[in-house]
Amino acid sequence: MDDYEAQLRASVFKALADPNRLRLLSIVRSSEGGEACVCDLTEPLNLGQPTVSHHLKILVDAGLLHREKRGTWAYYSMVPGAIERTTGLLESL
Amino acid sequence: MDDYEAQLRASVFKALADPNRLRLLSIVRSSEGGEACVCDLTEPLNLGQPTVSHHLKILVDAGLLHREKRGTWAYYSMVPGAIERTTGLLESL
DNA sequence: CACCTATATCGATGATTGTCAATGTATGTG
DNA sequence: CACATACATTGACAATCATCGATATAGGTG
Repeated sequence: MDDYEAQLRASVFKALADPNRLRLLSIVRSSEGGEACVCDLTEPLNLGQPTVSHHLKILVDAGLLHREKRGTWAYYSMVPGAIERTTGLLESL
Repeated sequence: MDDYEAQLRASVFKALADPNRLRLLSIVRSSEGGEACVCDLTEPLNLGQPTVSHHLKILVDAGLLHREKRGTWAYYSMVPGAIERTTGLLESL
């Protein structure tokens, strides 16, 4: 594996390397409709809204979460196949 | 997922969240005999020996690598089932 | 014992990161 | 328009981390 490929894969695991981000993914995935807005996520994590938005951005940038704005709300949902794609990064090490 | 479980899982992904550590796993896994010593690993990564030892320790602490000392050398190999266990951490999010 | 080699540990340093308070932006409502 | 709400962005700070040079440890060899 060359350095470029290693950095690419590491960037995904970096997004997963925080307990609060793992909890965000878990909550989004188990939410009804498979989506949740920021206001639903601040309270269970006991974090401020800017911090939650920051974590969500990292997960979106990593290709794990999808962001869709409807009205005033921003709804986050899992990117289809993201988990499988990530496990593939491990299995093909 | 509670905070404790999230921290436990995040600690594994933290070990994977570095390109050089991913390359270490890749090299160890593809080495003949499934093991490699530190001296085989410093050159392909272009890192100093203390830095490589440091990364290896992190991978051992995460339960991904196994360390076996034979003579002056320390041989590192994948922990059997470690990859599968880690992908399980993702699939059960 | 003295010496060399392989590896681990320590201390320091620059870079990255998680968090918060404050502020900005955009959408909806009266 | 004025105001409230939901969210994003900015700036700052403390904590963590990756890396290196120096040093310690431990095993092998003469």
